[in-house]
Formats: sequence, C-alpha cells, structure tokens
Amino acid sequence: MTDMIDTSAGATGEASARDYKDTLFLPTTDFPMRAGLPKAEPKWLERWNAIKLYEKMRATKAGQERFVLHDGPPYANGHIHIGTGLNKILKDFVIRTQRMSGKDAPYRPGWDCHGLPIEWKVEQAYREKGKRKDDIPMAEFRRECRAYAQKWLDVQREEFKRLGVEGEWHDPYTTMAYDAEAAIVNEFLTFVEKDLVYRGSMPVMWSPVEQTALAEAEVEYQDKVSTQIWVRFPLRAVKQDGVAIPHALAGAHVVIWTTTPWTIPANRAVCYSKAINYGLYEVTAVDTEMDFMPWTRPGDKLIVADNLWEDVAKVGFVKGWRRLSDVNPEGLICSHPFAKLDRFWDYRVPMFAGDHVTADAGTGFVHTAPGHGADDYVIWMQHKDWHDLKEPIPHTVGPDGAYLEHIPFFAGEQIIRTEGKKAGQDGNANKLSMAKLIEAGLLLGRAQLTHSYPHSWRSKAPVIFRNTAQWFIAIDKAMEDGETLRDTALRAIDDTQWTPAVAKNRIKSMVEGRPDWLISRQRAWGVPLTLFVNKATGEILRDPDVNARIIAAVREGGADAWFEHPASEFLGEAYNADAFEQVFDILDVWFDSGSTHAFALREGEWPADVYLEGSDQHRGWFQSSLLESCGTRGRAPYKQVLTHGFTMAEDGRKMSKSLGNTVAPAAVAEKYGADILRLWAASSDYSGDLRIGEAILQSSVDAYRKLRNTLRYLLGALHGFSEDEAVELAQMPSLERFMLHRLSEVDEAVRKAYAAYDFKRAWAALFNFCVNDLSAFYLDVRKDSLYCDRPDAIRRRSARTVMAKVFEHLTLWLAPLLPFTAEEAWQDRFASEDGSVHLMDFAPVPAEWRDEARADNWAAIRRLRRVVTGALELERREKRIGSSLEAAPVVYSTHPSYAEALKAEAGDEVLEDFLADMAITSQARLVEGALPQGAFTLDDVSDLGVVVEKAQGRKCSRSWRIRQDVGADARYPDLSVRDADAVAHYDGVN
RNA sequence: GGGCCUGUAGCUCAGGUGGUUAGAGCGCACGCCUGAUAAGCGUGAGGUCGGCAGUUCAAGUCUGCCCAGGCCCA
Repeated sequence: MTDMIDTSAGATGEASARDYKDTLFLPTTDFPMRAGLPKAEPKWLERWNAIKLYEKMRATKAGQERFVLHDGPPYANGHIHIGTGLNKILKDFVIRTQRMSGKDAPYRPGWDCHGLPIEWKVEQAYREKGKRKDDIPMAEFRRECRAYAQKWLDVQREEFKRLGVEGEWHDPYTTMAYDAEAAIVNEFLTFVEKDLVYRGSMPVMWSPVEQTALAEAEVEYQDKVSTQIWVRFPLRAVKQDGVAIPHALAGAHVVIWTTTPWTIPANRAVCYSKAINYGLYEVTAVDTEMDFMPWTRPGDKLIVADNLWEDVAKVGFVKGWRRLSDVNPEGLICSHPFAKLDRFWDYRVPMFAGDHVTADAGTGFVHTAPGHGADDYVIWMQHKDWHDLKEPIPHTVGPDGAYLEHIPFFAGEQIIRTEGKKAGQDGNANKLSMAKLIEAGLLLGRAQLTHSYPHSWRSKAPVIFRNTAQWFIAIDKAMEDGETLRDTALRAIDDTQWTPAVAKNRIKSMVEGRPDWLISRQRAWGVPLTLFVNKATGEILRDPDVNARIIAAVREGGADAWFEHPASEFLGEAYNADAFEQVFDILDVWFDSGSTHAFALREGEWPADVYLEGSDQHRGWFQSSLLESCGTRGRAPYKQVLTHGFTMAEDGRKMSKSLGNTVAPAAVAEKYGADILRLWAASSDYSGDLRIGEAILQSSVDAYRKLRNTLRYLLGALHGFSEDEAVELAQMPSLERFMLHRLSEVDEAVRKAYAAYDFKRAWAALFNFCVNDLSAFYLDVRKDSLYCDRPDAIRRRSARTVMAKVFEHLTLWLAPLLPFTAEEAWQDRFASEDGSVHLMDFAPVPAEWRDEARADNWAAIRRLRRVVTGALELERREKRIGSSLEAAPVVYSTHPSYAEALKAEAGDEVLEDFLADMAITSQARLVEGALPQGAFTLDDVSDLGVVVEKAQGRKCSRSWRIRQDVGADARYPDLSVRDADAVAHYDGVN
C-alpha cells in the first residue's frame, strides 16, 4: 500500500514514508453491510419469542394509558395475501408507535372461523370421498369445519408472525371458541330481549332443481335464452293522493318490460326513475301488412321513456304516433294486468321512484315483484304503506319452483322443470303468463333474448329469486328509549372519528339506506339463532331462565350444544317442548364478527380506540360492529376508524392469478425480507390504493440499503465510545449543536406523523434526514475529525457524542417500521441477553437542543456550501482537480449575513479552517465584496460567487489535506501539525 | 349502470385559505473518490400537474364534463 501514498509527501527525501493508516480511527463494526434479512429475521423472531418480548412490552407499560386497537378478524381460509399482510403491518405500525410514545398498547389478533366458504371446502372434501353432505351427521360435519378453520388459523398465524407483527399470538381470539360462541349467543339474545328480532321474508336465490337457497358464491352466471315481454299496465283514474289524473292520461297504459314473464302474477308495483323523461304517446297507425294483427291498435295511449319510445314502437309494430305530452309518473297508480281475469289481482299497483331504474333498455319502467327480485324487494320494503300487514312480501312460489295453491290459474305451474330430461328448462309458467296477458289484451310484444343469468354452480340449472322465511333485526323499530337502531347507529357514526374523513359519509349513506338486517342462513357451520317459537302463537319465547341455560350450555360445549341437547333441557319444566319450534338456522357470520368487541376485548378495553381495516369494511365489519354494538350497548365499539385502500399491481390494476401479477407477502419476505415489505408499506400512501411489484419493491430495497449503511457507519464511528467520552452541550462545536437542533426538529416531525398514523411522512422525514443531513453533510464533513483528530480532541469527542445521540434517536424512530433491522443495530451497540429496542420509548429530546438562531446561520452556511460544491464540480469537469482536497475555494459574498454566520458558528476556530472543513477542501477563504468576473454562481443564490484556486502547500500523508504547515513538526516531516500531534499521541511520545 | 374514492417527473411521495421559472428522495446519465468500497460524494437530464371546457388579472390548487383505475352495490 505504501506505494500508493502521494510522492509529494516524500519530498523530504526519505527512502520510505511511514504508512499512517494504522494511526487513523477508521470506522470499525461487525454490523454487516448486507443484511441477509431472509435468514436473519427468523432468528430475531426466535429471540423475541425466547425472551417473551410481547409480555415484556406490556409489562414495561403496566399502569400507563391504554391504547386499544381491536383486530378485525381475517377469515381462516387460505394463505394470507398482500392485502391482509398490509393490514397487519399497518396495525403493527400503529401499535408499536403508540407503545413507544408511552402507552400500554395490547394487540390481540383474532380470526373469523364460521361461515359458508369453510363449510363449502369441507363439503367438497366429503364429495371427493363420494359422500354427500346430507349423509354426514351434523356433529361430525361441524367438527370437520372446526378442524379446517383451525388448520388455516395456524398457517396464517405463522405467516403474520413472519412479517414481524408482534402480538398475543399464543392466545388469539376466534369466533369459534366456546366462550366466543356463548358471547355471540348472548349478544343475539340481547337483541331478542329488546324485541328487535323478527321473522319476515325475503327473496333469496333459490335453485328449484336442488330445492335449496344459494349464496352468491354458489352461483355462476351463464348465457340463457329468455323470453322478453312488453306489458301494458292500465292507469287508474285516481292518483295516490286521491286526486284525479289529468284528462289526457285517461285510458293510458304504462308499458313495462321484463325477461321473466312468470313473475307477472307476483307483480305489486311499477318503478320509474326521476332522471328519465317520460312521454304520453298516442298510436295513430300500426303495421297491417303482416299475416297477424299487432296487439297494439290506433288510439292506444302508451306511457314510455322518451328515448326508448321508438324501440317500443318497433316491438308493437307501431307505424305512426303522436306525442301528446310529458308525463310525470309520480303518484300514479296502475291496475294489475290480470285484474279483470280474477279478483285475486284486483289490487292497486303503485308507481315508485327508484334509482335502479335506467333508460338503457326496456321502457323506462320496471315491473316490480317483491318476492322475486332483490331490487324489487328493497324498494317495496321502503313503501310499507302498501303492504299487507300479515304478509308484507307475498308468497307466490313454493320450494319446488311451482306456483302455490292460492294463485289462480297458476297453481302448481312450474317455473323451471325440476325432473326428467328437461330439468333446468323453462316450465309452463312463462307461457301461461303470456297467454293470460294476451287474454287480457295487455301484451304489447315479445321476443327472445340471450343474456347472462345466474345458474346453480352444482346442477348448472337456472335459479330464481324466491321469497323465503328469514330472521331479521329490525332497524327502524323503536327501542325502549324511543330511538330506532338506525337512529342510534347514525348518532354513533357522528360520535366516531373517521380517517380519512370521507369514510364518514360513506358509511353514513350506507346505514341510512340499508334494509333490516337479514341474520339467518340455512347452513350448518356457525352459531345458531337460539330461538324457540311458540307453535300456537308464532311468538318468540323470551324467558331469561331459558336463555341463561342456553348460554351456559354453549359456553360449556360450544354451539354444538344447541344441536345435540334436547330442547327440553333448555326449556326446563316450565314449558312443553312439543309446543315450541326450535330454530336451527345459522347466524350470518357478520353477526359473529360484529360481536367480536363483546368477547375479544378485555377488562378496560371497551370501547376500542381504533379499528383499522380496508375500505371494503364500511359495508362489512365497520357496519356490522356498529349495528351490533348500538343494539346491545347503545354506542359504537370504537372511537376512531382508520381505513386503508387496496393493493394493486404495478400498473394500478387489480392483482389476479390469471394475469400473474400477484405479490405474495411470504414471497417478499423470503426473497428480500419482511423489513423490505414493511418499508414498502411505510413509504406508501395507504389512504388510497397502493401499488406493489418488482420495480417498486426494488426501490424499497435501495432505500433500505442506504439507510442500513448510514446505521452501519454510525456504529463504525462509535466503536469504543462510552459516556466517559461524552461532551457537554455547551462545550460542543456549533456543527454538533446544529445537528442536535436538527434532531429535535426531526423528532417533532416524526412524532407528529406517527400520532396521525402518517407513516409515509415519518419515513420521508427519517430518510431525508439520513440522506441530506447525515450522509451528504454531517458525516461527510466530520470524517476528517473522526479519522484524524486525536481521540481526546474535544471536536472528535463532540462528534461522537452527537453521533451516539443520532444513532439512538434514529434507531428508535425506525423501530416500529423496521423492527428486525432496528433490533439488529440496537443489539450491535447495546448487546444484552434479554433486552430489546422494542422495550424502549422514543428518546426524549431536551428543550435546549432547539436553537433557531443557530439554524438560520447554518442555513446560510449550507447555502454557501452548495455554491462551493457547484464550483468544484466545474473544476473537476475541467480536470483541474479530482478530489475536493486539492482545491482552495475563494468565496465572494455581497451580503454580510454569510460572514456573520461563519464568524458566529466558527467560534474559536480559525475562520478559514472552519470554512475549509465545511467545504471538505484543504483551504478556503471568504472575501466580502463584489463578485469577480467569471466567478461561479448558482441561479438561486445571487449574493455568492466562488473562484476555485489550487490549495497551496504540501499534502499531509495522513489527512491528505494540502496545508502550509506540513513538516512544521520535525518529528513528522510529512504531516500537518494537527496530524503530527495525533500521531505523537498515538505513538505515546507526547 | 349507481354511490364513494384515486390520478403531480420512470418509481414512491411533498405541494394550508388559487399568486413569481411545480419540489424531495430513489432510479437513470455523467463525473469524482478509493481510509463507509457489492460503499461514499457531486453534477445533470426527466413533468401539457389524467384530458377537455369554464370561473378568475392569475388554477396543480375552484366548477362542470370526459377518460383511466379502485372499493362497494346493482
């Protein structure tokens, strides 16, 4: 290596110059440059597990203010994906930042374990073994479901832990634990006791072939050829308000369009849209050139959406027409088209405005059969004035898909054939419906149509919407205090802090518009609706003693108890079991998860401070929890709700397996490390949708490397540092005090950002601090002092004191985001058997570090420094210098502030040396006065100009600085005075 | 189709109440250093602020429409 030393240092003529490298204090550390996170992280997890880190974290905060984030339970089915991973990481950020801010922040993760998807997977497994679900005993089937959920819970638990998420993994809550099932039953029975549960009916997707209700997941959409018909509904002479219709409308017909003619017998209303313009059209001529007469005749008056009239005219073979007037359908009433055929249909058919009505196809009017369509049901339920009190939703079709006995003409007629070779094809109901319309003279036209239609996943047969008995929670029924559940929920929404703020409007409009809560499912795997219904009266039994026995039995043996124990055991001696119907429907899983607050939160943890989930949960968990809690406790189970967006592929589109653009959290952890995934999460804006992909992850990898190297350099620089070496604030050079000022500024920014859950802002502050303040400035400038000053020099000791502070604060700030790396760095410096960076709080910042006046001066100095670097770059380009140490910039200033700032902050130091240190040049000087011709300037700094001269003197063999005083100490002729002194100290000769 | 949300350099993000040449970091290109070295420093090139209209003396920032994407619903 000796031959690499500049020969100018050997100008004294010595044969071989000494290699001074050993006398330098170069950074020394075992902290590796390359992290090897995929291998290192599992070891930290082992250590944390071994030292019982979670318990320690709680213990150190015992008695402190609680901060409770209640975990939204993921569904225990399949591996976690990037969305669930992100969610858990964000929760971990929240909890760790809150904890390091001094609060006692427990985290008890949970799982949602009941429900159809699990049931279905288990069913499938049986099917593969050739067994049918119906042949499996209920108890065995439920046992299999439980085992299935447990299996995936265990898988997901390991996957979450791998991401560095710290919590009570040994004792999570689950919705299938016996005490949870008992708690859910208790919550349900509370609703029953408040008289909010009722049996009603609702159309559900129903497969006549299989004679069962189907869930959305069990339905697939296939093309089906249907008959579409246009039907005339006679307008009645009197409107809903009792006023006669305008004269022009007398005898007019409202035209509807439908692809399910068989639903006409169940019609109860016609819907229109307020956004559509309707006209009254008089037919003046029809096509008579055909071998049949059109059903439409001249003189007919038809009401149709204006933009659809021509389509309708074509269907009705109308050749000529006049548009008589506008029509506002509001408040009009029709007659049912079958009204004249049988008294059964002699009822009034009102017109309702509905947002679901569009003018894309049809007539602008939608025929509404409440028992046979979801929209139809919803809009009908909004108009209770028109209901038959005994039967709000008319029952017209039985489980076999055939019309019920009480329907004239149609009794027993099938909608879908359920047997024989033609099973799944249209039955006779469609044809009969059209025949009756023709008989009534009210069919306007018909045609074939191929469209997407729901079919059963299993039988491939078309399904229908059919009215079935179901259990509901009443949203608009007055409770004891006179408020309805909807009132309470809306008030609770106002009392909750929503982040981002728009989330409030979103859930509010959902709660405002939602129908009663349908809570029953005809399923096997879940918590039953533990009800007894009096067979004679149809009333629900509400007896606290019975309820207590039910709850006790479930707590003892799980929800299975309801199925396995005889009814008499619950009913006791006061009731005759034969007089009661025991309900075996299963509760909607949203009721389960909506109840988690009731059993997952421990003493003193209710209501939770925060719920944090994806934005899809406005309709899901946020709402079910709200309604559940408002029903049983009168307020929301949370004080604040945070939402995050969805994770998209790199191009902003949805991730899908078929496109191959999915990113699995496990794969990221395995390839780059969990800290990289966490860094991605920390640097993303989670308020909207996030993007992830190879390129985006790569930038997290790059940022991580930069950060890691900064920590590594600090650790290296701090080698052997102890508090004995520390220097008091007042004794420190200005640069060090300025860095402490910066530390206090960053501290404020980071704490503020963490308090607002704005992790990207905190990360940006930290990363920019590392890059701009540390790497490119402070550490670069102080390298000379660190390497060359003698160890007891106040300047070097001050620098190390500050670097220790920087390391400490930085590592603690980073700990919530990068728990593995922060721990690795922390243990490198503060090695201990059972300690952890995660047991620390963010380091306090003494008020005396703040020094705004000093910061103003340093802003000027750094501005000056930028001009110097710019000037040096030009010299480098011109090949006049290589290293900046070859230069001696002369800074011309036309504004006194620069000289003042330099003088003030140089302190005892010679101004020229101070300036040179800051610029990392060998020499430098400041000249106050006009900028000379050709001086280098920056566009945005008009009052400074720099002329770069070559440094004068000889190059010090140790510091490589070119100085006039090299050789002044005769013992070390090739060293500057400072270095000679340092080496003498090193050699022990002075 | 409806409700809500998002759209600033290749990437991730800043840009109170509308006001001079729209910023940062990364990446990229080029250069320097070789005593943070599969590191460090510097310089530079990148933007019709999704598009089109409008309000205004002035719009990335306000309004309307459209486009693209997302969540929820239909």
